[in-house]
Amino acid sequence: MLTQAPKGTKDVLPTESGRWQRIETAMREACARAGYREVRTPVFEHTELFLRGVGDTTDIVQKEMYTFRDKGDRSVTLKPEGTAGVVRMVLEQKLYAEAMPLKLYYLNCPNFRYEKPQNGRLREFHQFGIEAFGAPEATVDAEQIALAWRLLEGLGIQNLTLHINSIGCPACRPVYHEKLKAFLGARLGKLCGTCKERFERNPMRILDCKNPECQQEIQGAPSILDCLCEGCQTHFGKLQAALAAMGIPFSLDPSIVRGLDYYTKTVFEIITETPNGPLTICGGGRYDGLVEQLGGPSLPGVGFGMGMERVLMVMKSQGIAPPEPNLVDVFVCTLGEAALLPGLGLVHQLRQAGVRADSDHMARSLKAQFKYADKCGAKYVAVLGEDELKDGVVTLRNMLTREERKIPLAEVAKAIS
RNA sequence: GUGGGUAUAGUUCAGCGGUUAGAGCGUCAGAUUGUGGCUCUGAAUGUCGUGGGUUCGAUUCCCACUACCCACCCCA
Repeated sequence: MLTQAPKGTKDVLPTESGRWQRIETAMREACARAGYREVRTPVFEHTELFLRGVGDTTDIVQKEMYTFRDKGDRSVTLKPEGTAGVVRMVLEQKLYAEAMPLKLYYLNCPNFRYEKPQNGRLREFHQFGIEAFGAPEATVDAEQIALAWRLLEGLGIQNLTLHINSIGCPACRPVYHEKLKAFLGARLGKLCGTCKERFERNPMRILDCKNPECQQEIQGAPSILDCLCEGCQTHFGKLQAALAAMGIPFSLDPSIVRGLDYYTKTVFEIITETPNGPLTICGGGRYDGLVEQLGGPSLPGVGFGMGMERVLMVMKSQGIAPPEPNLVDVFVCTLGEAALLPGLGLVHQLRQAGVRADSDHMARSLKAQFKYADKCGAKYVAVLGEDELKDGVVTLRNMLTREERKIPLAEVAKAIS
């Protein structure tokens, strides 16, 4: 127990951190190119924020949150998703007074959900996400989708599909709900237990049910797309036109409903194939009512979340190679007691000069030191033994060409550049 | 929350109701007393997940617990 990480958590090992850094760099660069700036919000927030923000009928809030009382008897919750915290920050810091649209991103943001872990699902997982506030236009939605799409594509991920849908707004969704309930009402008896519960509170989620019997009953259900009000219809049309203009392939998927209450109009998911079936690696949409609902001004917003672990998992399963380790440029081999400190001095001097340098601290055999240097991907090995010490030089070996030269101690950095 | 599977060396996995539990890879060392990758030789490392039961005897069979994996649910 003591030596075991808590259920649903994962260590990032030294052999894996290179992969993380690679996708982090790609994400930062994609955001920088599109004018998004990084923000960081606390790991926990007042529980109330998620009850109101994420929605208290959602599974996330009802059964998955890490909620506890702190020593001051405040109810706090480890954030289960990224958007609510960012919206809170925008309100508290009055960022809505800045130039619009306000474009923000977060990276490696830890999220917590108390679920049963399985393939691609952890209790602590990390998200990359972006949010844009203040612009109601569908081109912003499209821009974000394009950012996510090109990012994943750029990482070399294959088999991506983009599914988009519109779930309407407070004006047209109730109309659709009534139509849907009229349709489902007659079949209520045949639906599964969860769907029966959803019927009153959130009938659209029934469309998302994976139960084959429910799927059977859902056949022929009215589509939200036929019930959109004029505004939502226009918005959805513009989204599609904008995606087409950017060359992003998409498919309309009325079953994309999303499990968070705050979405309006655009919802989307980017799905990839894994050996275990399809997996959503990015999901998001528009939330025009959320800021106001949390007590702020009427401020439209749109964003997505991308699961970092899922991106890495998919890359690994698709055989996308990790970056080369290549830990050192020069490895300094010392021979004998007398060479130890001069060797350490040389390593230090090289590091000061910006060279990645390392040496053996254990006075091991030259052979062992060479082997270690090789494992570290050293391009050069500098040997410092009795003979070299006498002349104030090192024997510098190019590990690729096996060529060796005597180089004065002070000129090693120059010799390898 | 529901259902299925697994747990043996650092790791991937064999194995068997009976003396001293094995292999590949990795690690370390030697062959080469100052030179890496390849090869050969050798060495170290295990409360056989934890607790109970059956048995003369359990790592092996049974039960519980825990963890991991997988599916449902849900989602990133």
